[in-house]
Amino acid sequence: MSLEDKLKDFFAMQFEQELLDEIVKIGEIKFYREGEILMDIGDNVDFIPFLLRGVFKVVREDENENEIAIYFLERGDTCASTFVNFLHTAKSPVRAVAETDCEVIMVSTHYFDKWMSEYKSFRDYVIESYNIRLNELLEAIDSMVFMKMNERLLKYLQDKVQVLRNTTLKTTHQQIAFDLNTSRVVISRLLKQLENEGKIRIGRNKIEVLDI
DNA sequence: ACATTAAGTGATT
DNA sequence: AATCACTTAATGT
Repeated sequence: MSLEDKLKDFFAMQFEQELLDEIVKIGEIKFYREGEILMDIGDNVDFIPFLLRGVFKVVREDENENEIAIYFLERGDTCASTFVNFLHTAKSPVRAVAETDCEVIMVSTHYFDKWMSEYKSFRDYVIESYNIRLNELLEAIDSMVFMKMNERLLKYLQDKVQVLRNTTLKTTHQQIAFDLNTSRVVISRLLKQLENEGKIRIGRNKIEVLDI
């Protein structure tokens, strides 16, 4: 599939033909393997990533390396905080790590201004993107503040199943514990509980989610 | 066979 | 829900 087709297929927003042409001409395709970092906390951001294929996990971390997964990015998404960074020339407040192998098209922030004023579809896309991220952020706050760990865990598993489009997750209890910023022991016990409730099935390095 | 890593468990706070 | 201390199970070399 050509790059242009991918852009058309995966991005909900209908970009104008001229904008598509520019993205195709200027953009640089990059591939990330599972586990690789697209952008780390503190990095200067001078590009806008458009996600063509794969899933990124966006993670926040404090100075003691306590981390918490905030949300996942799917194809058609972009890292909205990139826009903030661009406008204020700041450093990335989050880390984006490839959850699967990914294909991304990078565009220098240099073109951002121009596209914002020239293309309505781009403006809409940016605003829409901001909106979605904001909502996901609120959801993340809600789940952290109001939900108990067992509910958070189930939500985490279901979210992951949804973005990965695969009901069998390949992960470890420890990794989940990192993402939810809790301990492995707690996750192991809660997973066992979910299994007893018939909502999941546990295997080594693998969890099958039955209750979607 | 041995070391390493993942997961399970009881007790305590 | 977190932590500790320990066991058991699976996997790699």
